[in-house]
Amino acid sequence: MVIKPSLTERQNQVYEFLRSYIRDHQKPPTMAEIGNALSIRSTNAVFKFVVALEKKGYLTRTPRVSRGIALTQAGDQLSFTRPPPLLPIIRAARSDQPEQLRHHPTGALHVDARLLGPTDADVCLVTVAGDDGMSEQGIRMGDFLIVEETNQEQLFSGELVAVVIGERIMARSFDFSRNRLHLQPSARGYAAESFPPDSPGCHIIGRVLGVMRKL
Amino acid sequence: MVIKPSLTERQNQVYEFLRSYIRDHQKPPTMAEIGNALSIRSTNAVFKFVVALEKKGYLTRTPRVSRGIALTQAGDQLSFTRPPPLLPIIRAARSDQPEQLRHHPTGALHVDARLLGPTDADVCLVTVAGDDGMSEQGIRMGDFLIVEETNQEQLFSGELVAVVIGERIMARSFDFSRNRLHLQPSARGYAAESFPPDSPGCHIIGRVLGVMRKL
DNA sequence: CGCTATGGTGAATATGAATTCACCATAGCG
DNA sequence: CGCTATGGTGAATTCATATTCACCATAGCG
Repeated sequence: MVIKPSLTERQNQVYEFLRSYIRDHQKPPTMAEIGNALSIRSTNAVFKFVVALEKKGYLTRTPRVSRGIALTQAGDQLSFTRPPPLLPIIRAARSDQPEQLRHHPTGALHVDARLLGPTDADVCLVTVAGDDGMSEQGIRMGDFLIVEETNQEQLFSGELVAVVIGERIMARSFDFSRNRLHLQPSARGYAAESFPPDSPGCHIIGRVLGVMRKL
Repeated sequence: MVIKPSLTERQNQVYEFLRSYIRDHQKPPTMAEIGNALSIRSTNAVFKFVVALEKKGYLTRTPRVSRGIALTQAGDQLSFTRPPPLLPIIRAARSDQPEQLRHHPTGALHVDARLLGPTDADVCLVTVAGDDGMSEQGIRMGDFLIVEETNQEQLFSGELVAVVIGERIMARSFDFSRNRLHLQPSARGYAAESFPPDSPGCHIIGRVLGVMRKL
Protein backbone atom coordinates (compact mmCIF):
# COMPACT_ATOMS: atom_id res chain seq x y z
CA MET A 1 0.00 0.00 0.00
CA VAL A 2 1.10 3.50 -0.77
CA ILE A 3 1.55 5.47 2.39
CA LYS A 4 -0.09 8.84 2.02
CA PRO A 5 0.78 11.79 4.18
CA SER A 6 -1.60 11.98 7.08
CA LEU A 7 -4.45 14.44 7.03
CA THR A 8 -5.42 16.97 9.63
CA GLU A 9 -8.83 16.56 11.18
CA ARG A 10 -10.32 19.28 9.02
CA GLN A 11 -8.69 18.02 5.86
CA ASN A 12 -10.04 14.59 6.60
CA GLN A 13 -13.52 16.03 6.96
CA VAL A 14 -13.21 17.56 3.53
CA TYR A 15 -11.98 14.27 2.12
CA GLU A 16 -14.81 12.31 3.71
CA PHE A 17 -17.33 14.80 2.42
CA LEU A 18 -15.96 14.44 -1.10
CA ARG A 19 -16.42 10.70 -0.94
CA SER A 20 -19.96 10.85 0.31
CA TYR A 21 -20.97 13.62 -2.08
CA ILE A 22 -19.58 11.76 -5.07
CA ARG A 23 -21.28 8.58 -3.96
CA ASP A 24 -24.62 10.36 -3.63
CA HIS A 25 -24.48 12.69 -6.61
CA GLN A 26 -22.34 10.85 -9.13
CA LYS A 27 -20.26 13.94 -9.55
CA PRO A 28 -17.82 15.97 -7.48
CA PRO A 29 -19.05 19.02 -5.57
CA THR A 30 -18.17 22.64 -6.23
CA MET A 31 -16.05 24.64 -3.85
CA ALA A 32 -19.15 26.38 -2.58
CA GLU A 33 -20.92 23.11 -1.94
CA ILE A 34 -18.00 21.80 0.07
CA GLY A 35 -17.88 24.99 2.07
CA ASN A 36 -21.57 24.81 2.65
CA ALA A 37 -21.37 21.30 4.05
CA LEU A 38 -18.52 22.13 6.39
CA SER A 39 -19.72 25.62 7.33
CA ILE A 40 -16.90 27.38 5.59
CA ARG A 41 -18.09 30.67 4.19
CA SER A 42 -15.15 31.43 1.97
CA THR A 43 -14.64 29.40 -1.16
CA ASN A 44 -11.04 30.40 -0.85
CA ALA A 45 -10.60 28.41 2.34
CA VAL A 46 -12.17 25.43 0.60
CA PHE A 47 -9.91 25.92 -2.39
CA LYS A 48 -6.89 25.77 -0.15
CA PHE A 49 -8.09 22.52 1.38
CA VAL A 50 -8.54 21.02 -2.03
CA VAL A 51 -5.07 22.09 -3.09
CA ALA A 52 -3.68 20.66 0.15
CA LEU A 53 -5.41 17.34 -0.48
CA GLU A 54 -4.05 17.34 -4.00
CA LYS A 55 -0.55 18.00 -2.75
CA LYS A 56 -0.88 15.06 -0.37
CA GLY A 57 -2.03 12.81 -3.16
CA TYR A 58 -5.62 12.23 -2.13
CA LEU A 59 -7.11 13.71 -5.25
CA THR A 60 -6.27 15.15 -8.61
CA ARG A 61 -7.56 18.42 -9.99
CA THR A 62 -8.32 19.66 -13.45
CA PRO A 63 -7.59 23.35 -13.10
CA ARG A 64 -10.22 25.85 -14.14
CA VAL A 65 -12.76 23.12 -14.79
CA SER A 66 -16.00 23.00 -12.92
CA ARG A 67 -16.08 20.15 -10.43
CA GLY A 68 -12.60 19.30 -11.56
CA ILE A 69 -11.91 17.04 -8.62
CA ALA A 70 -11.24 13.32 -8.91
CA LEU A 71 -10.38 11.18 -5.92
CA THR A 72 -7.33 9.03 -6.30
CA GLN A 73 -8.15 5.36 -6.86
CA ALA A 74 -11.61 6.62 -7.57
CA GLY A 75 -12.39 3.56 -9.58
CA ASP A 76 -12.25 1.55 -6.40
CA GLN A 77 -14.45 3.81 -4.40
CA LEU A 78 -17.27 4.66 -6.70
CA SER A 79 -20.30 2.59 -7.17
CA PHE A 80 -20.92 3.45 -10.79
CA THR A 81 -17.76 1.88 -12.10
CA ARG A 82 -17.68 -1.34 -14.05
CA PRO A 83 -19.38 -4.11 -12.20
CA PRO A 84 -17.12 -6.99 -11.26
CA PRO A 85 -17.33 -10.22 -13.22
CA LEU A 86 -20.29 -12.47 -12.60
CA LEU A 87 -19.06 -16.05 -12.50
CA PRO A 88 -21.27 -19.12 -12.88
CA ILE A 89 -21.60 -21.36 -9.84
CA ILE A 90 -21.16 -25.05 -10.60
CA ARG A 91 -22.34 -27.45 -7.92
CA ALA A 92 -22.86 -30.63 -9.85
CA ALA A 93 -20.51 -32.22 -12.33
CA ARG A 94 -19.42 -35.60 -13.65
CA SER A 95 -15.80 -36.39 -14.21
CA ASP A 96 -16.60 -38.42 -17.33
CA GLN A 97 -18.43 -35.49 -18.97
CA PRO A 98 -16.13 -32.50 -18.47
CA GLU A 99 -17.61 -30.64 -21.40
CA GLN A 100 -20.93 -30.55 -19.56
CA LEU A 101 -19.35 -28.60 -16.76
CA ARG A 102 -20.68 -25.16 -17.55
CA HIS A 103 -24.00 -26.39 -18.82
CA HIS A 104 -25.96 -26.33 -15.61
CA PRO A 105 -24.84 -23.53 -13.38
CA THR A 106 -26.90 -23.21 -10.20
CA GLY A 107 -26.39 -19.50 -9.93
CA ALA A 108 -23.83 -16.78 -10.31
CA LEU A 109 -21.60 -14.85 -7.98
CA HIS A 110 -20.05 -11.42 -8.33
CA VAL A 111 -16.34 -11.80 -7.70
CA ASP A 112 -14.14 -8.77 -7.29
CA ALA A 113 -11.61 -8.59 -10.09
CA ARG A 114 -8.73 -8.41 -7.67
CA LEU A 115 -9.36 -11.99 -6.59
CA LEU A 116 -8.85 -13.04 -10.18
CA GLY A 117 -5.57 -11.25 -10.58
CA PRO A 118 -4.53 -11.10 -14.23
CA THR A 119 -6.73 -14.01 -15.21
CA ASP A 120 -9.48 -13.37 -17.71
CA ALA A 121 -12.89 -13.72 -16.09
CA ASP A 122 -14.14 -15.63 -19.11
CA VAL A 123 -12.17 -18.71 -18.13
CA CYS A 124 -13.19 -18.58 -14.47
CA LEU A 125 -16.04 -20.17 -12.61
CA VAL A 126 -17.10 -20.88 -9.06
CA THR A 127 -17.49 -24.34 -7.55
CA VAL A 128 -18.30 -25.52 -4.07
CA ALA A 129 -15.85 -27.60 -2.09
CA GLY A 130 -17.44 -31.01 -1.55
CA ASP A 131 -15.37 -32.24 1.36
CA ASP A 132 -12.93 -31.20 4.04
CA GLY A 133 -9.94 -32.71 2.33
CA MET A 134 -8.02 -29.43 2.29
CA SER A 135 -9.03 -28.19 5.72
CA GLU A 136 -5.40 -27.72 6.67
CA GLN A 137 -5.22 -25.15 3.87
CA GLY A 138 -8.20 -23.31 5.29
CA ILE A 139 -10.68 -24.73 2.82
CA ARG A 140 -13.81 -26.28 4.26
CA MET A 141 -16.71 -28.19 2.85
CA GLY A 142 -19.19 -25.77 1.33
CA ASP A 143 -16.64 -23.05 0.58
CA PHE A 144 -16.89 -21.34 -2.77
CA LEU A 145 -13.80 -21.94 -4.87
CA ILE A 146 -12.91 -19.45 -7.56
CA VAL A 147 -11.41 -21.56 -10.27
CA GLU A 148 -9.49 -20.69 -13.40
CA GLU A 149 -10.25 -23.38 -15.96
CA THR A 150 -6.98 -24.80 -17.20
CA ASN A 151 -5.78 -28.02 -18.69
CA GLN A 152 -3.26 -30.12 -16.87
CA GLU A 153 -0.29 -28.95 -18.88
CA GLN A 154 -0.61 -25.43 -17.48
CA LEU A 155 -0.47 -26.58 -13.88
CA PHE A 156 2.59 -26.78 -11.70
CA SER A 157 3.23 -29.40 -9.15
CA GLY A 158 1.89 -28.46 -5.75
CA GLU A 159 -0.72 -26.05 -7.00
CA LEU A 160 -4.16 -26.06 -5.50
CA VAL A 161 -6.70 -27.33 -8.01
CA ALA A 162 -10.40 -28.02 -8.20
CA VAL A 163 -11.14 -31.48 -9.41
CA VAL A 164 -14.15 -33.65 -10.13
CA ILE A 165 -13.80 -37.21 -8.94
CA GLY A 166 -16.84 -39.19 -9.86
CA GLU A 167 -19.61 -36.72 -9.16
CA ARG A 168 -17.96 -34.82 -6.37
CA ILE A 169 -16.10 -31.56 -6.70
CA MET A 170 -13.22 -30.92 -4.36
CA ALA A 171 -9.99 -29.08 -3.82
CA ARG A 172 -6.70 -30.92 -3.83
CA SER A 173 -3.02 -30.36 -4.27
CA PHE A 174 -1.97 -31.31 -7.77
CA ASP A 175 1.04 -33.32 -8.83
CA PHE A 176 1.86 -35.07 -12.08
CA SER A 177 4.69 -37.57 -11.99
CA ARG A 178 5.53 -41.03 -13.25
CA ASN A 179 2.87 -40.50 -15.88
CA ARG A 180 0.14 -40.38 -13.31
CA LEU A 181 -1.93 -37.71 -11.73
CA HIS A 182 -1.67 -37.48 -7.95
CA LEU A 183 -4.22 -35.66 -5.87
CA GLN A 184 -3.10 -34.95 -2.38
CA PRO A 185 -5.43 -33.92 0.45
CA SER A 186 -4.07 -32.01 3.43
CA ALA A 187 -6.32 -33.29 6.16
CA ARG A 188 -6.18 -36.34 8.32
CA GLY A 189 -8.72 -38.93 7.36
CA TYR A 190 -8.45 -38.28 3.64
CA ALA A 191 -6.41 -40.47 1.34
CA ALA A 192 -4.31 -39.41 -1.59
CA GLU A 193 -5.68 -40.58 -4.90
CA SER A 194 -3.94 -41.30 -8.13
CA PHE A 195 -5.21 -41.62 -11.68
CA PRO A 196 -3.84 -42.40 -15.11
CA PRO A 197 -4.03 -39.49 -17.59
CA ASP A 198 -7.46 -38.92 -19.08
CA SER A 199 -9.14 -41.22 -16.63
CA PRO A 200 -12.91 -40.82 -16.83
CA GLY A 201 -12.97 -41.03 -13.06
CA CYS A 202 -11.13 -37.77 -12.61
CA HIS A 203 -11.34 -34.38 -14.31
CA ILE A 204 -9.19 -31.42 -13.35
CA ILE A 205 -11.29 -28.28 -13.59
CA GLY A 206 -8.40 -25.93 -13.03
CA ARG A 207 -6.38 -23.81 -10.68
CA VAL A 208 -8.02 -22.40 -7.54
CA LEU A 209 -7.49 -18.64 -7.45
CA GLY A 210 -9.46 -17.85 -4.36
CA VAL A 211 -11.82 -19.00 -1.68
CA MET A 212 -15.03 -17.48 -0.38
CA ARG A 213 -17.11 -18.55 2.56
CA LYS A 214 -20.42 -17.43 3.92
CA LEU A 215 -20.76 -17.96 7.65
CA MET B 1 -25.02 -1.88 -30.47
CA VAL B 2 -28.64 -2.36 -29.57
CA ILE B 3 -30.74 0.72 -29.92
CA LYS B 4 -32.69 1.25 -26.73
CA PRO B 5 -36.44 1.57 -26.91
CA SER B 6 -37.64 4.94 -28.12
CA LEU B 7 -34.21 6.47 -28.55
CA THR B 8 -33.14 7.65 -31.94
CA GLU B 9 -29.72 6.66 -33.20
CA ARG B 10 -28.27 10.04 -32.43
CA GLN B 11 -29.85 10.20 -29.01
CA ASN B 12 -28.46 6.79 -28.26
CA GLN B 13 -25.00 7.99 -29.22
CA VAL B 14 -25.34 10.82 -26.74
CA TYR B 15 -26.50 8.42 -24.07
CA GLU B 16 -23.65 6.01 -24.72
CA PHE B 17 -21.18 8.84 -24.61
CA LEU B 18 -22.53 9.95 -21.26
CA ARG B 19 -22.01 6.48 -19.85
CA SER B 20 -18.47 6.17 -21.06
CA TYR B 21 -17.51 9.69 -20.06
CA ILE B 22 -18.88 9.23 -16.57
CA ARG B 23 -17.11 5.92 -16.24
CA ASP B 24 -13.81 7.42 -17.31
CA HIS B 25 -13.96 10.78 -15.59
CA GLN B 26 -16.06 10.17 -12.50
CA LYS B 27 -18.21 13.12 -13.43
CA PRO B 28 -20.68 14.03 -16.13
CA PRO B 29 -19.49 16.02 -19.16
CA THR B 30 -20.43 19.58 -20.07
CA MET B 31 -22.59 20.37 -23.08
CA ALA B 32 -19.51 21.46 -24.98
CA GLU B 33 -17.69 18.22 -24.20
CA ILE B 34 -20.61 16.17 -25.44
CA GLY B 35 -20.78 18.20 -28.62
CA ASN B 36 -17.09 17.87 -29.10
CA ALA B 37 -17.23 14.10 -28.88
CA LEU B 38 -20.10 13.82 -31.33
CA SER B 39 -18.97 16.58 -33.66
CA ILE B 40 -21.81 18.88 -32.80
CA ARG B 41 -20.65 22.46 -32.93
CA SER B 42 -23.57 24.04 -31.20
CA THR B 43 -24.05 23.54 -27.49
CA ASN B 44 -27.67 24.29 -28.17
CA ALA B 45 -28.10 21.14 -30.21
CA VAL B 46 -26.49 19.18 -27.41
CA PHE B 47 -28.73 20.84 -24.89
CA LYS B 48 -31.75 19.76 -26.84
CA PHE B 49 -30.52 16.17 -26.87
CA VAL B 50 -30.03 16.24 -23.14
CA VAL B 51 -33.51 17.63 -22.62
CA ALA B 52 -34.90 14.95 -24.92
CA LEU B 53 -33.14 12.22 -22.96
CA GLU B 54 -34.46 13.69 -19.77
CA LYS B 55 -37.98 13.73 -21.15
CA LYS B 56 -37.62 10.07 -22.05
CA GLY B 57 -36.44 9.25 -18.58
CA TYR B 58 -32.85 8.28 -19.30
CA LEU B 59 -31.38 10.96 -17.13
CA THR B 60 -32.23 13.69 -14.68
CA ARG B 61 -30.97 17.24 -14.84
CA THR B 62 -30.23 19.83 -12.21
CA PRO B 63 -31.00 23.04 -14.09
CA ARG B 64 -28.37 25.74 -14.24
CA VAL B 65 -25.83 23.55 -12.50
CA SER B 66 -22.58 22.68 -14.19
CA ARG B 67 -22.46 19.06 -15.23
CA GLY B 68 -25.93 18.71 -13.83
CA ILE B 69 -26.62 15.41 -15.52
CA ALA B 70 -27.23 12.14 -13.69
CA LEU B 71 -28.12 8.91 -15.43
CA THR B 72 -31.25 7.41 -13.99
CA GLN B 73 -31.91 4.02 -12.54
CA ALA B 74 -34.29 3.26 -15.37
CA GLY B 75 -31.63 4.02 -17.89
CA ASP B 76 -29.15 1.97 -15.94
CA GLN B 77 -31.31 -1.09 -15.94
CA LEU B 78 -31.67 -0.95 -19.65
CA SER B 79 -27.93 -1.13 -20.03
CA PHE B 80 -26.08 -2.77 -17.21
CA THR B 81 -26.79 -4.77 -14.11
CA ARG B 82 -26.53 -3.34 -10.66
CA PRO B 83 -23.09 -3.86 -9.21
CA PRO B 84 -22.82 -5.56 -5.84
CA PRO B 85 -21.91 -3.51 -2.77
CA LEU B 86 -18.44 -2.05 -2.64
CA LEU B 87 -17.10 -2.33 0.89
CA PRO B 88 -14.17 -0.36 2.27
CA ILE B 89 -11.07 -2.34 3.19
CA ILE B 90 -9.65 -1.47 6.58
CA ARG B 91 -6.14 -2.65 7.24
CA ALA B 92 -5.01 -0.37 10.01
CA ALA B 93 -6.89 0.45 13.16
CA ARG B 94 -6.33 1.29 16.80
CA SER B 95 -8.44 -0.19 19.52
CA ASP B 96 -8.41 3.07 21.48
CA GLN B 97 -9.78 5.07 18.54
CA PRO B 98 -12.67 3.02 17.21
CA GLU B 99 -14.33 6.04 15.65
CA GLN B 100 -11.34 6.39 13.34
CA LEU B 101 -12.00 2.96 11.90
CA ARG B 102 -13.49 3.93 8.58
CA HIS B 103 -11.36 7.02 8.10
CA HIS B 104 -8.51 5.55 6.14
CA PRO B 105 -9.64 2.66 4.01
CA THR B 106 -6.89 1.24 1.86
CA GLY B 107 -9.22 0.26 -0.93
CA ALA B 108 -12.53 -1.36 -1.58
CA LEU B 109 -13.81 -4.75 -2.53
CA HIS B 110 -16.92 -5.79 -4.39
CA VAL B 111 -18.71 -8.34 -2.26
CA ASP B 112 -21.61 -10.28 -3.64
CA ALA B 113 -24.77 -9.44 -1.75
CA ARG B 114 -25.42 -13.07 -0.95
CA LEU B 115 -22.41 -13.16 1.35
CA LEU B 116 -24.00 -10.37 3.35
CA GLY B 117 -27.31 -12.13 3.76
CA PRO B 118 -29.98 -9.78 5.05
CA THR B 119 -27.44 -7.34 6.48
CA ASP B 120 -27.38 -3.81 5.10
CA ALA B 121 -24.20 -3.18 3.16
CA ASP B 122 -23.87 0.25 4.77
CA VAL B 123 -22.86 -1.28 8.07
CA CYS B 124 -20.39 -3.71 6.54
CA LEU B 125 -16.71 -3.42 5.86
CA VAL B 126 -13.78 -5.62 5.00
CA THR B 127 -10.77 -6.17 7.22
CA VAL B 128 -7.76 -8.38 6.90
CA ALA B 129 -7.05 -11.11 9.43
CA GLY B 130 -3.81 -10.21 11.19
CA ASP B 131 -2.89 -13.61 12.59
CA ASP B 132 -3.59 -17.32 12.37
CA GLY B 133 -5.51 -17.43 15.63
CA MET B 134 -8.61 -18.90 13.99
CA SER B 135 -6.87 -21.27 11.62
CA GLU B 136 -8.91 -24.18 12.96
CA GLN B 137 -11.97 -22.35 11.66
CA GLY B 138 -10.43 -22.03 8.23
CA ILE B 139 -9.34 -18.41 8.66
CA ARG B 140 -5.75 -17.63 7.91
CA MET B 141 -3.58 -14.59 8.24
CA GLY B 142 -4.23 -12.23 5.34
CA ASP B 143 -7.75 -13.43 4.66
CA PHE B 144 -10.34 -10.79 3.96
CA LEU B 145 -13.05 -10.76 6.59
CA ILE B 146 -16.45 -9.41 5.71
CA VAL B 147 -17.61 -7.76 8.89
CA GLU B 148 -20.96 -6.42 9.98
CA GLU B 149 -20.28 -3.56 12.36
CA THR B 150 -22.18 -4.21 15.56
CA ASN B 151 -21.87 -3.27 19.17
CA GLN B 152 -21.31 -5.92 21.76
CA GLU B 153 -24.89 -6.10 22.91
CA GLN B 154 -25.97 -7.49 19.57
CA LEU B 155 -23.51 -10.36 19.67
CA PHE B 156 -24.16 -13.85 20.92
CA SER B 157 -21.72 -15.95 22.77
CA GLY B 158 -19.63 -18.10 20.50
CA GLU B 159 -20.02 -15.91 17.43
CA LEU B 160 -17.06 -15.20 15.24
CA VAL B 161 -16.07 -11.56 15.53
CA ALA B 162 -13.46 -9.21 14.15
CA VAL B 163 -11.64 -7.36 16.87
CA VAL B 164 -8.89 -4.78 17.18
CA ILE B 165 -6.45 -5.49 19.96
CA GLY B 166 -3.90 -2.76 20.19
CA GLU B 167 -3.22 -2.08 16.54
CA ARG B 168 -3.86 -5.54 15.17
CA ILE B 169 -7.07 -6.74 13.61
CA MET B 170 -7.99 -10.37 14.08
CA ALA B 171 -10.80 -12.87 14.16
CA ARG B 172 -11.82 -14.50 17.43
CA SER B 173 -14.68 -16.30 19.03
CA PHE B 174 -16.64 -13.92 21.22
CA ASP B 175 -17.93 -14.52 24.70
CA PHE B 176 -19.16 -12.14 27.36
CA SER B 177 -19.46 -13.53 30.84
CA ARG B 178 -18.66 -12.54 34.42
CA ASN B 179 -18.68 -8.95 33.21
CA ARG B 180 -15.68 -9.52 31.04
CA LEU B 181 -15.09 -9.94 27.39
CA HIS B 182 -13.41 -13.19 26.42
CA LEU B 183 -11.75 -13.66 23.06
CA GLN B 184 -11.02 -17.23 22.27
CA PRO B 185 -8.65 -18.31 19.49
CA SER B 186 -9.00 -21.73 17.93
CA ALA B 187 -5.43 -22.53 17.09
CA ARG B 188 -2.62 -24.00 19.09
CA GLY B 189 -0.06 -21.44 20.08
CA TYR B 190 -2.57 -18.65 20.62
CA ALA B 191 -3.82 -17.69 24.04
CA ALA B 192 -7.31 -16.62 25.01
CA GLU B 193 -7.50 -13.01 26.04
CA SER B 194 -9.89 -11.29 28.36
CA PHE B 195 -10.76 -7.62 28.79
CA PRO B 196 -12.98 -5.52 31.01
CA PRO B 197 -15.83 -3.79 29.17
CA ASP B 198 -14.83 -0.68 27.23
CA SER B 199 -11.15 -1.43 27.57
CA PRO B 200 -9.16 0.88 25.29
CA GLY B 201 -6.98 -2.10 24.48
CA CYS B 202 -9.75 -3.96 22.72
CA HIS B 203 -12.44 -2.88 20.28
CA ILE B 204 -14.98 -5.27 18.81
CA ILE B 205 -15.60 -4.29 15.22
CA GLY B 206 -18.46 -6.70 14.72
CA ARG B 207 -19.69 -10.03 13.48
CA VAL B 208 -17.81 -11.83 10.72
CA LEU B 209 -20.24 -12.67 7.93
CA GLY B 210 -17.84 -14.17 5.50
CA VAL B 211 -14.28 -14.86 4.52
CA MET B 212 -12.47 -14.29 1.27
CA ARG B 213 -9.00 -15.34 0.30
CA LYS B 214 -6.84 -14.68 -2.71
CA LEU B 215 -4.32 -17.43 -3.35
C1' DC C 1 9.67 36.65 20.30
C1' DG C 2 9.44 35.95 15.39
C1' DC C 3 8.28 32.13 12.12
C1' DT C 4 5.40 28.85 9.97
C1' DA C 5 1.39 25.83 9.27
C1' DT C 6 -3.37 25.63 9.59
C1' DG C 7 -7.89 27.48 9.08
C1' DG C 8 -10.64 31.50 8.06
C1' DT C 9 -13.29 35.94 5.98
C1' DG C 10 -14.87 38.72 2.14
C1' DA C 11 -14.55 40.58 -2.24
C1' DA C 12 -12.83 40.81 -6.91
C1' DT C 13 -11.96 38.67 -11.27
C1' DA C 14 -11.93 35.68 -15.05
C1' DT C 15 -13.43 31.70 -17.12
C1' DG C 16 -16.69 27.80 -17.51
C1' DA C 17 -21.00 26.35 -18.68
C1' DA C 18 -26.13 26.29 -19.01
C1' DT C 19 -29.71 28.35 -21.28
C1' DT C 20 -32.12 31.16 -24.76
C1' DC C 21 -32.88 33.36 -29.27
C1' DA C 22 -33.17 33.38 -34.17
C1' DC C 23 -32.82 30.72 -38.05
C1' DC C 24 -31.86 26.61 -41.27
C1' DA C 25 -32.33 21.67 -43.43
C1' DT C 26 -34.37 17.18 -44.10
C1' DA C 27 -37.57 13.41 -43.76
C1' DG C 28 -42.09 11.42 -42.84
C1' DC C 29 -46.93 12.04 -42.92
C1' DG C 30 -51.96 13.22 -43.55
C1' DC D 1 -48.50 21.04 -49.69
C1' DG D 2 -48.24 22.38 -44.97
C1' DC D 3 -47.09 20.40 -40.49
C1' DT D 4 -44.15 18.32 -37.14
C1' DA D 5 -40.12 15.84 -35.32
C1' DT D 6 -35.33 15.53 -35.58
C1' DG D 7 -30.82 17.49 -35.95
C1' DG D 8 -28.04 21.53 -36.57
C1' DT D 9 -25.43 26.46 -36.68
C1' DG D 10 -23.88 30.69 -34.32
C1' DA D 11 -24.14 34.16 -31.14
C1' DA D 12 -25.93 36.33 -27.04
C1' DT D 13 -26.97 36.17 -22.32
C1' DT D 14 -26.76 35.01 -17.69
C1' DC D 15 -25.47 32.39 -13.93
C1' DA D 16 -22.00 29.10 -11.82
C1' DT D 17 -17.50 28.21 -10.50
C1' DA D 18 -12.55 28.37 -9.97
C1' DT D 19 -8.95 31.21 -8.77
C1' DT D 20 -6.58 35.21 -6.83
C1' DC D 21 -5.82 39.06 -3.63
C1' DA D 22 -5.58 41.16 0.83
C1' DC D 23 -5.92 40.40 5.40
C1' DC D 24 -6.90 38.04 10.08
C1' DA D 25 -6.49 34.46 14.15
C1' DT D 26 -4.44 30.68 16.61
C1' DA D 27 -1.24 27.15 17.96
C1' DG D 28 3.27 25.00 18.05
C1' DC D 29 8.12 25.65 17.86
C1' DG D 30 13.13 26.97 17.97
